[in-house]
Amino acid sequence: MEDRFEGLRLKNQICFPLYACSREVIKRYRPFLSKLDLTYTQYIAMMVFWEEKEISVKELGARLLLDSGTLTPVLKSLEAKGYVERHRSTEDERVLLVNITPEGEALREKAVDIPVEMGKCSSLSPEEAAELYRLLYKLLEIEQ
Amino acid sequence: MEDRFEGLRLKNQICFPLYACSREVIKRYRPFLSKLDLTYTQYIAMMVFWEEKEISVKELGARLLLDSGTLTPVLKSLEAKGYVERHRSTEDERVLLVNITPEGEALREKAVDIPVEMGKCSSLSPEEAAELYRLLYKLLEIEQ
DNA sequence: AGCAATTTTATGTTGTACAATTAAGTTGAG
DNA sequence: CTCAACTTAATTGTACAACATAAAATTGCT
Repeated sequence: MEDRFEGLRLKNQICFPLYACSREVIKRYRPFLSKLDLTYTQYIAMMVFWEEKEISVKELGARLLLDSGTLTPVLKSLEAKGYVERHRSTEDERVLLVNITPEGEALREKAVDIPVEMGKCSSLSPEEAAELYRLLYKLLEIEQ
Repeated sequence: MEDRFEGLRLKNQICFPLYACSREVIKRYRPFLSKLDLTYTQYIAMMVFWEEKEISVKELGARLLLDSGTLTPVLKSLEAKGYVERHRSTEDERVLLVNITPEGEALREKAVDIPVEMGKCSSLSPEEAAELYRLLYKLLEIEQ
């Protein structure tokens, strides 16, 4: 192995465990989420609706760091399941407002145990999880 | 906000920044990788070939934590670009061996600057990056 | 008022991931 | 020893997510 290729080794990349962890954690959610007939992306969108009640696609995208090309099919799917409603703003027809329905609110009761269950299967101590959280948000910071 | 819903808030999830960071970092690679006509997944596969020269799909999957259903199209694409060759093992016809070509080796020269460039746009100190690396691998540990 | 620039969402296409399937090899009962 | 059952490895088909681009509405400049 020549020195100048050292940087190209998989074990020297931070991106790789990041990518792998992200997929692994989402995979761990799947059995719980499939009971609710939600994908992971739909789940994090619902988390926002449980807090916000009504929000535009643009704002939702800012919260989730997802663009409208990703969110449009997610929101259509959630609407088809009856958890949200989509309607144009009367003040600005470009803006699509999405609000949670009573069915969407009810789903919150079914989801409340998921974070508890997920917490059980982490190999990190609470301190390590907190540090990981801090580092991830710091890494996100400059990437607006 | 009722207390029992606290766990469902987006800001209390570790999965969310993990997912967001993974996508953001891959997005940062894109301009560099598109010059080489590689996707991120193809890139990390090439990293393994630069180290291993020949490897089975199964072994590659173990290295990348990806299953064969994901790898098959990636490897076909790399073969179409001329960077690898795919052939069945004569000892066990179930096994597909993949080896790097001279073109694949040559690509390494073009890729050598990518880790350097990516390192420049991290908001983490070297110590923080090392700690993040450690925590991510620890999180991966129990998820065999 | 009219048009260019900007903002916001949707569409089309590609790539990745999972579930189910196919094909090959191995094991073990008779 | 043979064949059925099981295991292993990769591929196919399908669904979801992400990017690049397009379309629609608004804003602001002249």
